[in-house]
Amino acid sequence: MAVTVQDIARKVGVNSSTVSRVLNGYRNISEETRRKVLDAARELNYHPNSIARNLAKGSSASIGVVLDASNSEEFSNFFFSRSLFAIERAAQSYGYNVIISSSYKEGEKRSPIEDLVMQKQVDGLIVPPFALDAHLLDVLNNMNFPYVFLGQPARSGLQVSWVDLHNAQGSAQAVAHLYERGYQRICFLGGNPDAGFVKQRITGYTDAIEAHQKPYVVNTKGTPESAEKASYQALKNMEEKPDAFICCDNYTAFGLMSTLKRLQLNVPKQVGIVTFDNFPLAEFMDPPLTAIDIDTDLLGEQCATMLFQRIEKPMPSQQMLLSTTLIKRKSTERA
Amino acid sequence: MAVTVQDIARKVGVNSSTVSRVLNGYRNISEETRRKVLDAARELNYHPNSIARNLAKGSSASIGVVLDASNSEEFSNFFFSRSLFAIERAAQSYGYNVIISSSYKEGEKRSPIEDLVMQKQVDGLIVPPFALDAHLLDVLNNMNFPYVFLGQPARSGLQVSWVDLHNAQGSAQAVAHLYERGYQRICFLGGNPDAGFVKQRITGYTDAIEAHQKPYVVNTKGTPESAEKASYQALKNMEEKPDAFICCDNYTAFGLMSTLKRLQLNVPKQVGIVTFDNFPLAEFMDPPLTAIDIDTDLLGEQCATMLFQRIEKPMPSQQMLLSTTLIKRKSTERA
DNA sequence: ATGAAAGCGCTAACAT
DNA sequence: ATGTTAGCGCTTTCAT
Repeated sequence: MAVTVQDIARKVGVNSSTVSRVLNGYRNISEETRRKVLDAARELNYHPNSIARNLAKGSSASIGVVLDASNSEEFSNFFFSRSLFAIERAAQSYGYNVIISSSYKEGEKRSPIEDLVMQKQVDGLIVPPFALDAHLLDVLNNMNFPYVFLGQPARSGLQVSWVDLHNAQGSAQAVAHLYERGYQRICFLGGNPDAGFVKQRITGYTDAIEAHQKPYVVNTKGTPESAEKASYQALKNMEEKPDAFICCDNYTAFGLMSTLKRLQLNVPKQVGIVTFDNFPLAEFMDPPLTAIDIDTDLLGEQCATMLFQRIEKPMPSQQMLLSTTLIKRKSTERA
Repeated sequence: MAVTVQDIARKVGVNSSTVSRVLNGYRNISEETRRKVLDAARELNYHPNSIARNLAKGSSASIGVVLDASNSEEFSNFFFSRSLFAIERAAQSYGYNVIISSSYKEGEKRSPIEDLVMQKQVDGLIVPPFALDAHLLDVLNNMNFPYVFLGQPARSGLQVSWVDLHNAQGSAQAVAHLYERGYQRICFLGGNPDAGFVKQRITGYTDAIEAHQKPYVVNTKGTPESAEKASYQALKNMEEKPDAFICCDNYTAFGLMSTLKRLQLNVPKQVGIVTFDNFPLAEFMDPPLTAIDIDTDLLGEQCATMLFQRIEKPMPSQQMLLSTTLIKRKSTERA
C-alpha cells in the first residue's frame, strides 16, 4: 500500500540503503543519485514509516508528559495545560513527539507511565513531582532514564532535575513594590494550603518582609468566600490593621475586593493590592490589580529543553527557577 | 540490553512464536507451557517493545490530538484542555496512546499533522475543525483516514464526524427557565464574535425566544468592560428595558454585574441572570449565578469513543450533540 | 560512492 | 499445540 524505500530504490535503480543514505542526508553520495532519489521520493509522495525507523534506530523520538490528574483542581490544570502546549512546541522543534499519559493506575495493572518507559515508547519523561511514587522513581534512576520534574519536588533532598517558577522571588517583588509605594503594613492572604506553590509564596513573603515588619500571614481555603471572611477579620484587627495585601491568587483577591467594598475602603488609596497570577481576573477587577505574572509558556519550554539535553547525553542533575514579572496596575498606585 | 521474546523462548526451551502466542493470549496453548512462559516473563521482568510490536502489526496504537493553538485565547484553551484530559483517559482504557501536536506549520515544512498521519504515527485524529485546511481534509478523506472533529465545523455541509456541545439547547433552557421564573424581557449579551460557539448560542436564543418576544441581542467583545458598557446601554433603553440577561460567558456576566451594581438594580428581584459556563466565576459572584454548564469531560470522552469506533471499522459519518445542564442559583430566584 | 546482507523485536502464515 | 520461516520498513555494518 504505502510507498517504501524499496519502491524508490527500484524506480531509481539503486539499493535501498543508498536511498536511506540520501534521505538521511549523508555526505558521501554523488550529486546525481542524490537528485534522482529525491525526485523519485517526491514523485511517489514518499513518507518514511516512523515506526520502522524507530525500531531500526532503537529510539522512539517521543517524550512522555504525565498529566496532572490527581490534582484535578480546575485552576492549576489551567496553568499546567499552558505549559503542556509550550512543551509540545519545543518538542516539535527538536523533532520529538509528545505522548500524554495520566498517572492513574487502575487495579492491579502496571502504571501507565511505567509501561510507557519500559515498552520503549518514550525516550524521556516530564512529570509533576507528586506523580512519581518511590517505586517508579527507583526504576527510572536505576535504568538512568532521563526525566525532568515540572515543579520543584517537596522533598528537597532529592538529586533530581526540575524546573519551577520562582514563587519566593515573586513575593519579594511584591513586598518591595508595596514598600516603594509607601505601604507600611503588608499582609499575606494565603490560598489553598495543599498546593506546594502556596507554601513557597508564603515563605518568600515571610523572608522578604522580615526586614520591615513582623510577618502577617492570614490563611484562607483559596475560595473567594473564605478570603472574604479572613480579610475582614484582618481589617478588624485594629492593632495590626494592614494597609496592603499580597494575595496568593486571583480568587483570594476577588474575595478581598468584596470585603474592601463592604468596608468602603478605597483601593489603592487606603489599601494596596498585589495578587499572584494574572488570570483569570486580575486585569478585570475595579481597579485592575497589580499582579505577579508567571510565564507558563517559558516553564514548559525550559522543561522540555532540559529534558532533551539529558536525553542527548547523560549529565548531572540540574535545577532551574524562572523569574516572575510584576505587572504594575492601578491597585498599588498610591498617590 | 532489554529482555526480548527470544530470551524467554531460550529460557523456557520453546520457540519465540510460542512465547508471542502466550503473551497475546491465544487459546490453543498447553497450560504447562503457558505457565512456564508467563513465569519466565515475570522472572526476567519482560516488557514488550511496543515499537517492534507496532511495526509487525502495522498499527501505531496511538491517536493524535491536534492542539487548539491558533485560538490561543486563554479561556477556550481551558475548556479544550479539560477535554484533552478526558480523551487521554478514554484512550488509555482502549489501549491507545495520545500524541498531541500543534497544527502550526513553519515555513516550507509539511504540516506536523500531515506528517503524523503519513508517517504512520497515529491511527486516528481528533481535530478542532478550523485546524484542518482544505488540502489536509482532502488527504484524509482520500485515504479514508479516521478522524473526528472536536466541535461542529462552520461549514455545515461537510459529511464528517463531529461531537459538540448543544449550545443552542443551552440557550433554550435558559430562556425557558427565565420565563418560568416570571421574567418577561430577556436580553442576550453576546461574547467574542469570532468564536463559533457564540453564534450557536445566539441562534439558540433567537429561536427559543421567538414564541415570547422579539429577540434582543446585544453584542460585546467578550471582555467585562465591553459587556459593562453594552449592558448599560441596554438598560438605559427605556422602550425595551430588559428584566433578564443571558450572558454568553462568565466574563460578560462579570461586566454585567458591574453595571447592575452601578444602577443599583437588585439581582434577582429586578434583573435575572443566566450565564453560559460554570467557570471561572459563576458560583463566586454575588449572588451566585445560575449557569448553563457544559460537560467538557464528556465531550472528550465521546469524541474519543467515536474515533475508536471509526478506527475499528469504517462507517458512515456521525454527529453528536451533548446536552447542557442548567445549574439553578440565586441569580434567577425571583420571589 | 554504492551494494549486499544482517538485524531491530515482534507477529503471522504455513507447516507438522 | 508448537516449530519454522518470512516478513513489517528502515538503518547500518561490512564489503567492494
